[in-house]
Amino acid sequence: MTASDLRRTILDSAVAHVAEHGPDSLSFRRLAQAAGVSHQAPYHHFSDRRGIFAAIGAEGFAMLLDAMRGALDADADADADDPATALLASYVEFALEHRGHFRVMFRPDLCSYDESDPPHSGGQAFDTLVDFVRSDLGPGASIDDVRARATAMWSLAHGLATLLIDGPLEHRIGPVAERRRFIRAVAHQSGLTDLGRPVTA
Amino acid sequence: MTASDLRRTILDSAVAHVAEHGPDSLSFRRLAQAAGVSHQAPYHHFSDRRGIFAAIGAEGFAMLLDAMRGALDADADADADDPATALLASYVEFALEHRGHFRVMFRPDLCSYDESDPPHSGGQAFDTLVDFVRSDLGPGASIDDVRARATAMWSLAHGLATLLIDGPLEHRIGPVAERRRFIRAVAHQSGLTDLGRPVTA
DNA sequence: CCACGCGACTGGACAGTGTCAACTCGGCCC
DNA sequence: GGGCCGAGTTGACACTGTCCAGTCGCGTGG
Repeated sequence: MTASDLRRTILDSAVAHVAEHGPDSLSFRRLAQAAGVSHQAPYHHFSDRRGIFAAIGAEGFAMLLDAMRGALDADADADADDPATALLASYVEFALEHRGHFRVMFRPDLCSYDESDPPHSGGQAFDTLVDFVRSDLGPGASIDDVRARATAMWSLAHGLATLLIDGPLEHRIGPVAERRRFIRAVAHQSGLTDLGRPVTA
Repeated sequence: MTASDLRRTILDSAVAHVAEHGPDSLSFRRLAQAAGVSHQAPYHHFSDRRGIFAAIGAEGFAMLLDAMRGALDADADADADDPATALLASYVEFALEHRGHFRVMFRPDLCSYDESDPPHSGGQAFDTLVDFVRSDLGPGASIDDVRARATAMWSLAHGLATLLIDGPLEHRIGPVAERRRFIRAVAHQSGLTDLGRPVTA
């Protein structure tokens, strides 16, 4: 086991636990025990118990940013969604596939990311969305409309993701194919996926 | 102190703590100490630590149901929102005003409500939303459209609420008046507040 | 009147947890 | 070789949730 391999091992183990049981029951000591080291070894890689969650959150935001950019870049595909639908779906599907990360990312009591740290991937992800909305609405749109519409898109995706993961919706939608269709139906019903309606207040 | 007054005291204290510091740092023993009783007294009113969260969650869903029904009933007012906007806003404003409850309600690891218990207020709240969407879309709408649109409304409200409470949005919107306007601007940007766009797939 | 049960509550104990502190050990650079 | 530093160890401490056995007051049936 090379140096800082333990860090990766513990991180993966923590993510798996969070995905299955949630963050609260995660035990620092049990992680160490599972990795076969003493109960203090993780402290050389994470300052705190919260340090683990901070690492998971940062990793998760980086992955989310990748997923969103990938969704926007893949629009050349033949049977692709329109960009807005692709963006929304990428968010929700990322959350479903990486719920171990997602459950931590928006829990500031666990992983507090300070906004003063500009290159944070979470901010970049939101900027990606804002840029898309701005170019989608065209130059005539006011900054308030852009901001409100970007927030609406983020809210829709975020709400659907959390309701599917932790809420009472999950067991109502079946396998992956059905799930993909349901996500797109919800996005379509939201009125945020195309520009068929006026946007100025 | 009359009987089961301790229960109310502990519940209020717990809600206040959750609203300020989140659920995880809530200490059963500290609640008892703050109430001036022994560390075992709460066990006579709550089976578990999770029992407290279950009580908070159930209370919260009942309050949410009240708020949503109130929003739909108040449409006779002069300067009122349209019903869909009122419904969305009532959800978000409930979450902001009662974040101590809201933070617990959608955490099944803390407060698991089994769907087999039909009179649960959470199910009734969702049913209220579905009924509204059905009557809003009219009899021609398919059940899939109704389900998808209701989910979209719930997702938008839920996502905006959680992003405002726990996410990076809160400090960007100012006092209550501004906040009210922002919530409505976000709702308006979606196509969920009026019927100006086609709904069939 | 009195024993009885029972609900509300107390105190002690136990395992498990996060974290501080001191210590050991191997490799690396000057 | 001497010193340093990262990685890991053991030990201790306060705190937590929870199990268990009690104590106290009060209403009720004999």
